[in-house]
Amino acid sequence: MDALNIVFAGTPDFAAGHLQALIDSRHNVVAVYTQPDRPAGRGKKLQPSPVKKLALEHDIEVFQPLNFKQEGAIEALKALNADIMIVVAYGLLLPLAVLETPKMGCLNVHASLLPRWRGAAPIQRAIQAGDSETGITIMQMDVGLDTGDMLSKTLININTDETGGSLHDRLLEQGPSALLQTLTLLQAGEAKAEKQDDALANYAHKLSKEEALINWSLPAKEIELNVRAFNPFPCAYTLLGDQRIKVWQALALAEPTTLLPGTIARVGTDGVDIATSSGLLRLLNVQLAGKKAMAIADIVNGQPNLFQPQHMFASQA
RNA sequence: CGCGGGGUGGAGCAGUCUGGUAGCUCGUCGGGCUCAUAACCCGAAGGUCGUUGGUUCGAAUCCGGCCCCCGCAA
Repeated sequence: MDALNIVFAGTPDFAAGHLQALIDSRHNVVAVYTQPDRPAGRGKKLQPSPVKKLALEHDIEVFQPLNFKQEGAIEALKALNADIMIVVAYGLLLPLAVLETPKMGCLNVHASLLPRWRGAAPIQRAIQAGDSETGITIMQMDVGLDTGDMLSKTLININTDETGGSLHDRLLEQGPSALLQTLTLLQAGEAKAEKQDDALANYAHKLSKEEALINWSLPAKEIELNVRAFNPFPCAYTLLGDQRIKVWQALALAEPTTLLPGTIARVGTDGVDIATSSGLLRLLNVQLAGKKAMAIADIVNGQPNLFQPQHMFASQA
């Protein structure tokens, strides 16, 4: 079967994983689109996206338009004369003119079972909502936001200790092979398109740092889901006095409590239990400003005065 | 030059301001107690104090260079 000339569009690690698979495949990646370099990290120097880094390592031409309304952007894409464009977490909505440019249109790899969790953060929102399964959907893009006809779906279970990071990694094991299979089916003319049922759709809004501040007035189970969904980014955190404490791992306990939400109920080397509106949340692994993440036992051993029963975590700055 | 915290036995910390025999809570190893134990008691091993120059009679501690880790911000 012929090799396709592919234009790839994507930005973060999840996209880079798919780009790598395409580079390793029989197809040709003729160019890559990714978000412009942004100031990031300490020293706020301009940082290339993971996709750009990978593309440069393989001497693939990189385009970084702010958007496709920019003068010459469509013409530049046309000039690449691609068979197909593959989009994975690119971060830009593509206008019709772009979608129609490649001969076979644009394909998108999305990390959820559409139409559930359309949008920016499908992996984390699925965990946060307590879903028991999610997956990878590959669709033929149209002008809507993740509304295209579906060509392939891969299911994956969400484990009870799943984190945003672990689920991201597991989905990344599935996405690339599903993508390559779909390409093969398309070339063979055997791909079947299924319309999305808009009635079942919901949206996975972008993750913000504000929502990562733990609200102790929620039930313990919900807080645990947030902690897991937001690990490793933006990472749930709470406030103890003027200290900011990231919570990497926590477990909801069914044990009831009458303490005010946010109150430290118990301190031990096996965990620090915090009162919520319903049940206790056991902190297992946290990170203090300037420190690395560490098990609660390490903090209790090394800084026995940091956590004391009856002290309270704040839900607001 | 974005702001800031930190690198001390295997882990987490104190000691640095006010230089002068390296300490704490754990872990590990050995022994004891116990029907037994993750519990308790006794004992032991284990550290060129990130690195490199300098000041000093003497530096973990004061001064300079370098390396590394991390929080905020983006």
